[in-house]
Amino acid sequence: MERLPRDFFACPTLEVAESLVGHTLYRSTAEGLVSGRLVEVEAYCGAADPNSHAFRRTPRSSIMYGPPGVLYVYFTYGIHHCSNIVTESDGVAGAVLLRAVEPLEGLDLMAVRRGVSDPRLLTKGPGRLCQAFGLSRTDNGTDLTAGDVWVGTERRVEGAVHRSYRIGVDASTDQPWRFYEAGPWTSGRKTPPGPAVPIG
DNA sequence: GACACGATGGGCT
DNA sequence: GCCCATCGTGTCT
Repeated sequence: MERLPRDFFACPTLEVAESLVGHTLYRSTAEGLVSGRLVEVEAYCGAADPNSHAFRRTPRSSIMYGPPGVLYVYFTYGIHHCSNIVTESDGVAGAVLLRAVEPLEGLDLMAVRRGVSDPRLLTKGPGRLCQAFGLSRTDNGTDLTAGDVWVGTERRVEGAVHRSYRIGVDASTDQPWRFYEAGPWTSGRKTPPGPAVPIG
């Protein structure tokens, strides 16, 4: 399971988001290894994207301006964590939110962390994904090229369920785009309107 | 220091 | 579809 190199993430956020779908996310801890195929991601295009945390630079969002290929994990709604991968070159803000994976390895460990046994409920949604992978703010800043979280080079995107969407383009900023892959393992929440376009 | 609210998920109707 | 839990973060005073 070779890792994606930093160069992969040092690209425009929209490109990274689209090409990330189908790759496998890994997390190895003393508890064991878990992995899952990325089936739903969302692009947040930094300073130009009003939906992005980096639309305004704050202490929390400054990590999005830093080196690509590191984890940006934040806490929301007083309950949940969301994980992102920083994109663009160092100094340019951008990140891809990991919204859902198809669980592949370590389902037992995920089930323990999640407190549910139904595999369909293990990793659908950014909060569930973080819980299943044991990700919290302590993992903020983890380097995907050296840490215990990484993305594999192998990719699997075949199948009729692979789709992408373009929504909410603001003419004044020409942002944002958001990429999803539909299918049985996606979160089913906040599905954007608009045409489905094959990607991959 | 105070306050409003969110890139959510779960439970209930 | 509605409501709620729960608290860090950003913004305003």
